[in-house]
Amino acid sequence: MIDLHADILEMDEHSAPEKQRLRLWLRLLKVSRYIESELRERLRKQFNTTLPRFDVMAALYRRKGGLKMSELSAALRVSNGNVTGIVERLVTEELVVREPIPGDRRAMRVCLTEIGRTDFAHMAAVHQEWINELLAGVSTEDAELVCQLLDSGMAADKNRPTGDKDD
Amino acid sequence: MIDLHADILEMDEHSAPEKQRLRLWLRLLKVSRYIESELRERLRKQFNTTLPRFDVMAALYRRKGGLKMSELSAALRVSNGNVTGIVERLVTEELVVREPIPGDRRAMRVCLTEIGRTDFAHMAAVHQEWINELLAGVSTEDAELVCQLLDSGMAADKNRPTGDKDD
DNA sequence: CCTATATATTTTAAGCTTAAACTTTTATGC
DNA sequence: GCATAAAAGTTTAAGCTTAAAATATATAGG
Repeated sequence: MIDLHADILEMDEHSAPEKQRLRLWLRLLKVSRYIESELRERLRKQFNTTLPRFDVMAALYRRKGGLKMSELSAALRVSNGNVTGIVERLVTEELVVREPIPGDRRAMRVCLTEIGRTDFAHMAAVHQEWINELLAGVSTEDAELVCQLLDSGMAADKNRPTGDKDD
Repeated sequence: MIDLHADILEMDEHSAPEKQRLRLWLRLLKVSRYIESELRERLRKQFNTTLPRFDVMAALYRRKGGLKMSELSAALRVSNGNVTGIVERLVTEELVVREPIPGDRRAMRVCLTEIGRTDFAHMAAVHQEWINELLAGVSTEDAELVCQLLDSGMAADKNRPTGDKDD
């Protein structure tokens, strides 16, 4: 008869593991939503672009050979149809090109244009400064520590056997 | 769209503070996106609902008196127009009611219906189990520690003086 | 009272996102 | 060769999200 109704009540420092993990989740959600919304707003105002476009360009940036549509959606872990739309808009902005692949008439290869590469390199540098600013309250040591704790904590989940070292 | 820029910038264990914070950000993003997508999928399959609807119901659940539309959008930190649409759908599902406020003909008060309260209580319990499962790799102590580190690190940013624990 | 401003909410336009259905092309089994 | 399955992409329908514009009401100042 101790703490039945515990979940309706306030969670304190000594609550059960489920409560503590729920707290952690709410905290993670809050921080990431805050940073994400800052990034979206800054990308929009300063570069007239969006986070999804930025993400697609980032994925293409380090594979100079380009990526197939399906490789792109796998790399970003979003649906195929999603990438179709984003790439379409990037094509009209001439930041990206989509060309057929010789051996396979189903597939398309997507690459950054020269303008796309230049634009992205610039944005990526500024982006890193933004993150540094937004997380300035976290010391380098703490950042390292949190990375490790989350890393080990999530390692068991849905491991994607992509083998990509850049995950 | 997780970890894209990871190796644009060759980060190693001993990199500069900006790199370490970028690493932290990419890690936070990855974890929260993973959990969020799990939650979305489970909410859809098991309760035929969505995360935004769940969030709205959660906000209403602990204020039995209900909330004005603007209070709701402030609590969830989303735009006004956003809440309009979600509440509309919840109304058609009869999980929520929207009634005029006596003194002010501009404002509306939103409340959970009886069905809404019952449904949400059930979902919330399952939701907590899901979080506990998804974060099972993180010990209670580590969860506590990460909460603290992120809390102090973000305290300076856009502080909302709401004092709400469930922000 | 009248005008200006602020507040509460909805509407609109554009884009993101997914699951599911669909089209086309390639690979496989007999 | 032919049927069938698998793979690559696109399309579609539904919903989420935001910023900006629009609507309606409330509040203040003169």
